[in-house]
Amino acid sequence: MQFPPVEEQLAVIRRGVVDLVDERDLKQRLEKSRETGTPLRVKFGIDPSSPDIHLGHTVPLRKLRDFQRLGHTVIVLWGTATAMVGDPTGRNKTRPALTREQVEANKQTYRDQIGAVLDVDNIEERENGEWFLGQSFMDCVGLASRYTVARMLERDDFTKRYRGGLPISVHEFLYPLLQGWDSVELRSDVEIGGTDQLFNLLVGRDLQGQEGQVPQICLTMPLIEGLDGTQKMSKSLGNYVGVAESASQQFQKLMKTPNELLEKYFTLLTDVAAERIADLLANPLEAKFALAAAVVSGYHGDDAALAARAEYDRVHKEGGVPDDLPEWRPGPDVRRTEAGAVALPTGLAASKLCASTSEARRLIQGRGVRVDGAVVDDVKAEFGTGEYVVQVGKRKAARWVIG
RNA sequence: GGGCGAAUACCCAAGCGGCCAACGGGGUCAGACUGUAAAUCUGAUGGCUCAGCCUUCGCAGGUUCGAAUCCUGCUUCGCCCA
Repeated sequence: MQFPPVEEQLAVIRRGVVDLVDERDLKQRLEKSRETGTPLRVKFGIDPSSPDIHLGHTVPLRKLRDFQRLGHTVIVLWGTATAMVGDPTGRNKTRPALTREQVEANKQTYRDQIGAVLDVDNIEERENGEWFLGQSFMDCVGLASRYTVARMLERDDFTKRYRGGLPISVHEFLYPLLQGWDSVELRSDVEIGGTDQLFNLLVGRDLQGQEGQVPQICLTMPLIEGLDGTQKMSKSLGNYVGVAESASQQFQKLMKTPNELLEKYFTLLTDVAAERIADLLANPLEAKFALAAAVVSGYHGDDAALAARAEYDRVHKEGGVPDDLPEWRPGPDVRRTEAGAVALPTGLAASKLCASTSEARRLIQGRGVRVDGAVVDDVKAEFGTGEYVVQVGKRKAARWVIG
């Protein structure tokens, strides 16, 4: 195995990183790895609890890919055991206990999706169920005895919750220990996580030390804000760009990126060089197009990115209609007028362009509905046999074929 | 184990016998404006065969001409004492 020079590797690794504990240590290890031709073992844990991944998840994944490209070994650790505990980090929502089958199914979905970033044929996959599921309660007590409450409370969100009088369940203390023990089992050299994971990563470091291993290097990546510009990107907040979404969808969404977030997105979501980013930022609009193009081509290829851009221009600048106009034909259950025509609100609801006929009426009255390019603001409008291009706002449209 | 308080639409949060499909804010959606976005302004925001009708205010009953508002039981959550 031939590794690039250490300084070169460090330059790649540093990009976008928040915490690196610590860099000197990492440097030494890279040197040793290069001398001995031994790749570093880089660990990343995934809780197979929610199935779809978005750009926020790709931030640490991209860092793993950096390591992979440098020739190191990426270990994806499926938290099959920890998924049942639930990571207490952040909001303390209770997670539903997952069944074995759900976990398996989610794992498969995840594997497909992270394949868009990582070379999944070249990773080491492990599950922490391998060592945890067979353990007894007494083993658990033993593990718990390795850490003190005071040290646990060092964790930021524990501190805050404790001071704020918010509940902290005892089992939440176990989560960092389990995650840390994974590092011992895997003999990891480096562990990557989001900034909210720093504490957990450091526990791994301690436990490895206690076990006589060389403690892992902890590297954290930023959590990125979503398209609303303030809150963490997440599916439940609806401010995300999904990895599995179509090129057009991704492109459209990325064009909604708030200006302030452009630099961050470029750094963390694309390979665009730092100097180039600085140039691009001089013109926010061009930068946004470049960002969308770079991200989309990463997941769908250059051609798809170009097509997505062309479509965006047509839809948003020229008021045209999208390429992939879904076609809708009224089924037998769709109410007709005496003349056999379809009333506009009825059709809008039936074709799913609006959530309900009431919503359809409101939009019609608010001048948000166009048929064949012309605004229709009459809720009584009806359409007989023929084809119509019906648009709701800028984003939703369908071709109605009424027979 | 004992005491107290709360449960309202996507979220927060008013309302405390009729004027309530329910104030206000957030979010969301649409429109205007901007070659993007942001900001700003306007409107909308339970459903329907829509100038009217139907179903909502934790759940189940009850009182009343009439309840989100009063009573009873239940469930859940929070706080306090032990």
